[in-house]
Amino acid sequence: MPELPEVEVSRQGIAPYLENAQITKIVVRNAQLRWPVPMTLQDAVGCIVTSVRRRAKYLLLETEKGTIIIHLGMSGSLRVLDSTVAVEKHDHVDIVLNSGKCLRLNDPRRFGSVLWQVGDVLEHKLLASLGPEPLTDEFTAQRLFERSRTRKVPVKSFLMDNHIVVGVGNIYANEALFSAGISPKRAAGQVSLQRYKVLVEEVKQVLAKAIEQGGTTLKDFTQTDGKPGYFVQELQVYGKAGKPCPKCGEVLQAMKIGQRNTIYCNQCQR
DNA sequence: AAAGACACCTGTCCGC
DNA sequence: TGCGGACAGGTGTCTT
Repeated sequence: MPELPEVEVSRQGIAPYLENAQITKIVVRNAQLRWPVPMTLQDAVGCIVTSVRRRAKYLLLETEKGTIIIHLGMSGSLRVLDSTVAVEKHDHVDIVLNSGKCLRLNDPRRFGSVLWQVGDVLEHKLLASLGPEPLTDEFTAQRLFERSRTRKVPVKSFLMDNHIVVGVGNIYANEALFSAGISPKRAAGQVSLQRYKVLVEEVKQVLAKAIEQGGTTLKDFTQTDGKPGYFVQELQVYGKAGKPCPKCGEVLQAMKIGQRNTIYCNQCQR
């Protein structure tokens, strides 16, 4: 489900309830997520959440003792509820707060994770070698250009590589490449600096706009208040294979790149 | 080192 | 209606 905008929307939704609240209990109903939920997660009980940050698609609930790392995988979602609200199917983890509220993770496919890290959270194995955040000045065309010179992978796969830049998943990779007029099939090393400049701007724009709109709801993503994300209305190509290109009217094509569905206009994207 | 396949798991949708 | 198969927003790991 969630790409960076959906994770950021989740962060913004939960932060006001979590920051400065004390964790009074953690209930793990199913520890078998992408990685087993560690027993040490219970060390967070009694701690006060000092901040709720995001790195890539990881949510970081920081306390004075350590950090709870949450990833939503493909199908995870977070709600803030009164802790008395009845549990539903796939509600795997509750982080109960002294306010009577509770942060509840629901994840049907269980590709998500909940981990506990003591010390500098950015040194966690999963976070240590990530590329720059796309919405910062560290994400530049120059960087893409330099790191791509020897690369033969399709530029779409390159853009989705977390070592290059984080947070660009399948929906927004398709959208940004369409907006930039770059063929997703083109070898990353065959894209000019000038065109990477356009691509970087389009990535920033599509992600920023999606965050503003509350993310993209395809099936089941909801904001933490239960509302859908409205960016789905803005999608140009994702999920629109066979339909006319919004720019030129040609039929949009579909193919697999790196096992992922890829939609593009053969006319507008070169 | 780089590219591609595969794995994890459940729900949904489509064709027969 | 039921069943089999394909597919889905992610990403670490294994194989070439």
